Amino acid sequence: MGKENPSLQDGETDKEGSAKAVRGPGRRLHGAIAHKLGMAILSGQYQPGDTLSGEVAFAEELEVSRSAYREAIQVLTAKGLVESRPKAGTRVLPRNRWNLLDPEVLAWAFAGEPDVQFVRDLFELRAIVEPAAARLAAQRRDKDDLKIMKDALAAMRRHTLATEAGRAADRDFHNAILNATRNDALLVLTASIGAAVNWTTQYKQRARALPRNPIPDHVRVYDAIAAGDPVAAAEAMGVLVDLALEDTASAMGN
Amino acid sequence: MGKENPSLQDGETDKEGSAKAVRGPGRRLHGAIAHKLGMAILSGQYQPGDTLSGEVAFAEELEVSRSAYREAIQVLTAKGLVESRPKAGTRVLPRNRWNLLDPEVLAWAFAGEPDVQFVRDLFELRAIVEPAAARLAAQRRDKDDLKIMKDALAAMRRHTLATEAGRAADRDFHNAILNATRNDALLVLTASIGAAVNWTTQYKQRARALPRNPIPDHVRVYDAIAAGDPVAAAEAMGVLVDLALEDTASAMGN
DNA sequence: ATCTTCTAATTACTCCGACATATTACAGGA
DNA sequence: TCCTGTAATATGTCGGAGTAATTAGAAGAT
Repeated sequence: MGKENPSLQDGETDKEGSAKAVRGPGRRLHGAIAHKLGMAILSGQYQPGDTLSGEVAFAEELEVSRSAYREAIQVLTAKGLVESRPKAGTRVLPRNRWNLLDPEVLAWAFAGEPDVQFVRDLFELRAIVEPAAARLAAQRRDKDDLKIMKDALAAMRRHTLATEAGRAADRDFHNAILNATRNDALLVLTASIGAAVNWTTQYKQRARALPRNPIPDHVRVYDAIAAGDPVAAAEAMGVLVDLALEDTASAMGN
Repeated sequence: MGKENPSLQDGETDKEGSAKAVRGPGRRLHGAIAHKLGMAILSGQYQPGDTLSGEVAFAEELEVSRSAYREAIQVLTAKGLVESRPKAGTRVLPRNRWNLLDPEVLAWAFAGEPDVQFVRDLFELRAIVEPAAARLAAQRRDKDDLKIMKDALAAMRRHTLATEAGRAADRDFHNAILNATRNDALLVLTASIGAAVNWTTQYKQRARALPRNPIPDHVRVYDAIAAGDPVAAAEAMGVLVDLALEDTASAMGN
């Protein structure tokens, strides 16, 4: 099973010079348009209620065909960002209609300067969900789950979190916990949020030293899950989330 | 292989009658295709890894233009259900790539016979999130929030939950709680799940009597939030979720 | 003879632009 | 104030050219 991240790894901060959306490798043209528009909406460049320029005009402005533009609009519509009706044009929907937990929307939100309030909301949600996930994992894990966690933990120790391999091991560890909950809804929710949030911390983190060694805290989570102790697992995971929050908060200069 | 009726209109009317009653967003053609395919995938009619018939063949089979089919595929792609690559065709992605929390995907999942395990997962998630939401609401609500909740409660009492007006009031009540959390991520998550799940209960519920009068339990939640008591609010909401779970479980014959 | 590697053709998606249709916001008249 | 007509705009359709990836076949090496 390829557990590949959605490709949120081309920091294409295309200047306003060319209206063309840069199309990365493997990214389709309409995907690039959707990416561009999605980021513009998420970054607050369009206010809810704003109506985008007409279809033909916009497509011409972006130097693409109407088909590509329309397919991009379909993507945004599917994610609840816009709605288009004849004569009225394509309007940006109010924020509460947005599909904020969609992985791509999350990626767009974090691509620019993420809204501080929104990051706070997400961490609040993580603080609610992830300890509960650890609790369930402690009750339901089997030997295979524990082995995967243990291996990931060892890999985290070998490489540090400063390396990509180390961060991959970190993801594997958390994914193993989510898998052990035997709850798909929980899995997709936490995985989406985690991917987006960790991406920012990684992005901002380059120059800064890690606040403290996170390995012992991970070990505590593992031990509690291995021991089948739900309460301790939840508590240990809560510490981990708090740690990530501090980390991100300081990275965002708050 | 027979010709199929292209009009797969279901009685979808707007869910929030609050705003200026936008006459049902007359489902577009590609929307109908996406609906049809999405339901087929969610109902397990296509296994992950299955490759759909070619674009031209499928579009011809459905008696629609390739453009309409393609835009439908874009919607499904945006929701992580399928992936299409040149030469390889359009393949159904593994379940863990699906955007299970997308409102439309949830609706598709519940349109047919919803998977029992998935329903269980969703209720587990609700049992985690909703009490926490009530807790936050108890800490952050202001007078306006309380007034909206109180009015909704009164409306619930006036009409019963057997009427559409009563269920609308129920939704208003829960939405007011979510608004009071001041957390958009929490709001969209819970609203999506709640809408899908409550829709099924409503669907299955017609002939069956309600297991017990739910009003007092709602009042308990309101009182705790009004009193600013986070712990009591969380506990009372937990009771409400359990009640909904029993309700749904018995409706699904479990 | 079997395996490996490279090339080429097939195939299906991707993008395009033009045309026809349906819907609706808006304005002007009853 | 209400109604009705019109223009503006999105939606649906079509066929074709372009592009990329899989597959199969050919050539070479062991």
